[in-house]
Amino acid sequence: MTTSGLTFSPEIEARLDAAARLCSQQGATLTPLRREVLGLVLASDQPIGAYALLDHLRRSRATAAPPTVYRALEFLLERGFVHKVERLNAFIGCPSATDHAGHDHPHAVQFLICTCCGRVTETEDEGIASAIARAAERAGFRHTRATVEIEGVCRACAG
Amino acid sequence: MTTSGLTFSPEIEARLDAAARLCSQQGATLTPLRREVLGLVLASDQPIGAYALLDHLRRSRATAAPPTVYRALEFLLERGFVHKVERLNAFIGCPSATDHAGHDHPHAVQFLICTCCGRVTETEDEGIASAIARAAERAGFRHTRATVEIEGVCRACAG
DNA sequence: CCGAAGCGCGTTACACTATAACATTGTGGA
DNA sequence: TCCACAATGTTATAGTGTAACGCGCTTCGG
Repeated sequence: MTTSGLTFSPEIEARLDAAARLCSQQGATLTPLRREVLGLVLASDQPIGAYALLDHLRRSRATAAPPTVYRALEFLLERGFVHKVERLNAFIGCPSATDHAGHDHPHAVQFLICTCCGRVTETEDEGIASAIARAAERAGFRHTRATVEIEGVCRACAG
Repeated sequence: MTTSGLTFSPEIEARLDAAARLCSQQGATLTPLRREVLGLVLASDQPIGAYALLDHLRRSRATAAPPTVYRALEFLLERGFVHKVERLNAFIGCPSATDHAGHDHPHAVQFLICTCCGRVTETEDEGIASAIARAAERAGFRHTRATVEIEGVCRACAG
């Protein structure tokens, strides 16, 4: 094994390639480090914390430190490739960011956090988004973004 | 000064008294420590962090440590006297908890976070709550509570 | 060719947030 | 009296996040 970095499943590699294309369209670079961090987030079926990412990262980059992963995450967050789940202090990959290219305005997203299995799914519910917009306007509040994190039990766990 | 603890404004003292009454109705006790922590949260015009609370607390209780304030906050959170703003890792007093007594089911609340002045106001918007309930049901998700934190610029800051 | 400027990352150190675990105190009841 | 429990004290540590400085590399104008 002389390859640099990790290799992920074909599905994830395809999404990483798509992310790389989006980056270069924007004049940014999905460097090997950023690609690896994004791959690790995508490969996790649950939200993953920064220090868990760091542990994984160190398998291929022994000297990685907190700023290593936080800087990569900052880059990925800015571009919408990953999201942060505030209640969990953890990160998830954004399914839509690499699917349909370059939706410029950051769609309002919501998270469904299953307290049973720990998985988090993302939705883009227009009803919630517009209800928030109306409530903000009614309060004279010029809103820029909203964090919506819904806790409960997912369909699979509820049986 | 031989009084124990701090003293707050008459408005806040009145709310503290109301909270104490609610506690005793529930068989709980708003101890001097808990009362003081709640008073400090209510006296802050912005969300206040646990360690800022700890600093204030130490003026009257020199030996206070992190668990001191976190345990008081846990008690106050459980009863809805304070809320945590996840994006800020900080706490705010709940205006409605001490106003109208004993609404048993925890109303869905939302926060409007002004990125300009740092103040956070609380709303109880039925439109947002029902939109969340609909979206969750559509996803087969049995939701128990939702965190809604809306960032933007408040009316006062926007001018 | 040279030097400045900017990006990406390494590296060290530290700040901030939160909890575990055990000890102590006081109160009320069997 | 002894026990049980609630509340807090106390010590230590875990978990999350950032500041600050330096270095190598590329690019680009002079």
